[in-house]
Amino acid sequence: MARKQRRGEETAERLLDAALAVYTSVGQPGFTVQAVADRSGVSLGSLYHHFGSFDGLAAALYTRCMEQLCGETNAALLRTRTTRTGTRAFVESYLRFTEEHPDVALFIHASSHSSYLSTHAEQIRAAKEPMRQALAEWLGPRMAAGEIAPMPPEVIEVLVVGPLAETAGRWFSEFYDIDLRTAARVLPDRIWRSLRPD
Amino acid sequence: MARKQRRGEETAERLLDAALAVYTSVGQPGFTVQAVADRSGVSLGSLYHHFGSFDGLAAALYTRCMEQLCGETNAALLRTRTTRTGTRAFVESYLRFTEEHPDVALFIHASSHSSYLSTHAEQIRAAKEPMRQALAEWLGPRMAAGEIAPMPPEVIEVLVVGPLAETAGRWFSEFYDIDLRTAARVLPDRIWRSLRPD
DNA sequence: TGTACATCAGTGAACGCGCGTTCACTGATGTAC
DNA sequence: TGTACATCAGTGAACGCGCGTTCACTGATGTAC
Repeated sequence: MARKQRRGEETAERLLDAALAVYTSVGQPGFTVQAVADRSGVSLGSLYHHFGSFDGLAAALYTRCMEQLCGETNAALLRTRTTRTGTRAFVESYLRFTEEHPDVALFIHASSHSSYLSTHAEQIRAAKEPMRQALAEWLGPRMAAGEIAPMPPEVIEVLVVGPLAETAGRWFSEFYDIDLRTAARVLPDRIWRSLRPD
Repeated sequence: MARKQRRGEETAERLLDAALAVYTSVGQPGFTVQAVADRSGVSLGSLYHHFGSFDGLAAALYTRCMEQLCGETNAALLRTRTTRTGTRAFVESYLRFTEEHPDVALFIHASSHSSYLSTHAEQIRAAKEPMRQALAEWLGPRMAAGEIAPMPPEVIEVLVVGPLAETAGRWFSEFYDIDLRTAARVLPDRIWRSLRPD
């Protein structure tokens, strides 16, 4: 999917914007090539020229959404000095992002078991690598310095991201009733307590 | 979908078993009425007689899976005496269930943004009610007694279930590499620390 | 206890819709000389 | 600076496949008298 003209870049962005808008307004069942093409005003052929397949478009949208969210949370980490304030800032920025960009956050969450994640696994893995790297660079020295209780980094991630993802998931779900502001007030401290050394 | 003969009951179970088997072996994209009917040896017409629609069957399967998981975790809660050991037992039983019944756990996780959850919302809500009730009865007195740090019950749930669901989700995902045994060793204590009062 | 009858359970060929995808084509853009 | 040409970008009608669903029907089960 070479893209060598500015015109093409803009068309691709238009398609991604339209795809997110379609997903937001009609959800998974209405998320079809036709709907995205119609909404964007771009032809089907052009969509295929840029993304190769509908799964390809969805994977590209997922990547873009993921980069937005991780961009926010990583920036929050770097604005702080201590491990404690960094963790709290991460938590707060995740929840703030969810509230400010519910469409983006929903697409990320709803994608977790979609076919395009596996059909475009390599592309997505490559896009995630720098974000994972940035997180590792922040975490590594702090773990080494004993500022976090000793445990594997995957478990640390799960302790932080788990409650956040679950909160967002339930906020989107019709089966639960959770308030993001309440969560943002309580979770930063509680999550930090699950990480801190004695 | 009235079911008034034992024969019918057995057929419905056969269909649910087949549906789970199909989902496990070919995943979301291969999860179709035809595949389920073929695998079960039951006719399409009979499937529709019992479940009304394919979404109906999926919703019934989701309910059955959910009841299995919650049955385990609630039983674990009731086998213990203190708030701390109860929380730890909940965490351990959730992860044990995931390892012992990966097919059931995967179907639950993958269903979270599926259409059948909303098309059959009332039925699912009704099935979840007793489990929610049981949890509330365990939690209520312990919160009142100050054995858990003061915060809304939804946030407590999210602090416990969040890391568990995220662990399971990553274990199923090809993008992460997390070990369930490691999680089961570390998480009980860490999650309890996020709940306990000072 | 036997029989008639209503209802439940099960069958499978057929249908139609909507989905992702293709393709032969035209138009726009950038570049080499 | 102008022109020729290769490549990129964009079009939209058409296609075929596979999906969920229907329906007219037969067979099994339970029940009332």
